[in-house]
Amino acid sequence: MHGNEKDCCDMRGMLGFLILFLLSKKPMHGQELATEIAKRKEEKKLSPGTIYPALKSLRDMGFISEEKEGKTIVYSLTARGDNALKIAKRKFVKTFFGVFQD
Amino acid sequence: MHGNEKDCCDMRGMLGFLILFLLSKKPMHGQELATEIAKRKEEKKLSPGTIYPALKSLRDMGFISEEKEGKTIVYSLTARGDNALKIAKRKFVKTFFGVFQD
DNA sequence: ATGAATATATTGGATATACGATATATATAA
DNA sequence: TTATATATATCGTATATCCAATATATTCAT
Repeated sequence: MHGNEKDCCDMRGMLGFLILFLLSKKPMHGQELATEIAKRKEEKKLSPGTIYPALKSLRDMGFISEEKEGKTIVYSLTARGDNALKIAKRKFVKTFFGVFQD
Repeated sequence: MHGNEKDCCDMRGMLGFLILFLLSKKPMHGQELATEIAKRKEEKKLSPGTIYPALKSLRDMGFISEEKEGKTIVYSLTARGDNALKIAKRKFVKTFFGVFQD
């Protein structure tokens, strides 16, 4: 914990979840994801050292698949990934129940 | 990341946020918090080595205050803590916008 | 007063997220 | 073809969350 009001939570450990969620909306490539996440978190764009290892990890677990498209690699959720997201989402919603009211 | 579907996210870094949120609903003591969080996460109760350092950290930042009540110490949000929660909540909601639909 | 149960607290360590720096590859422009 | 820009990838490291084990304190029952 850092001691500054903005970051009483740094969302460590939520990156994989967030990526799965975003890919469930729309297949994207790495930089697109980094940009979208930065916008949501109102922070500067995720560095390559953050986004690519995260993608690699999700790929190794079979949660996402990649398809080369010219210069970029487009990632999509696999069936396994979709299932993992569903489970994680249920848990997430239950854990933070009430945070979204008022 | 662990490789198991339940834990594509481990919510590291969200503990402080969750504690602030729960205390904003109702002042509680340490064990009460540990129990409530376990129930929400559907996991076993947080160990003392998790909950007390987290409380100490929030206290050091001036986000919570304590009041001894018999055997227990009841924690409440301070004005500073309430403000920190408000800011963190805004960011949290924006980051995870859409996760709660459908 | 003694013992059991519960709450609080600290310490050491495993874990893995995330970043900065750096390297490589591909595509488009000139 | 050469240069530039962009995307992907890896490595080393700082960070700090979280847990297990352990210690201390307080209350309540007997």
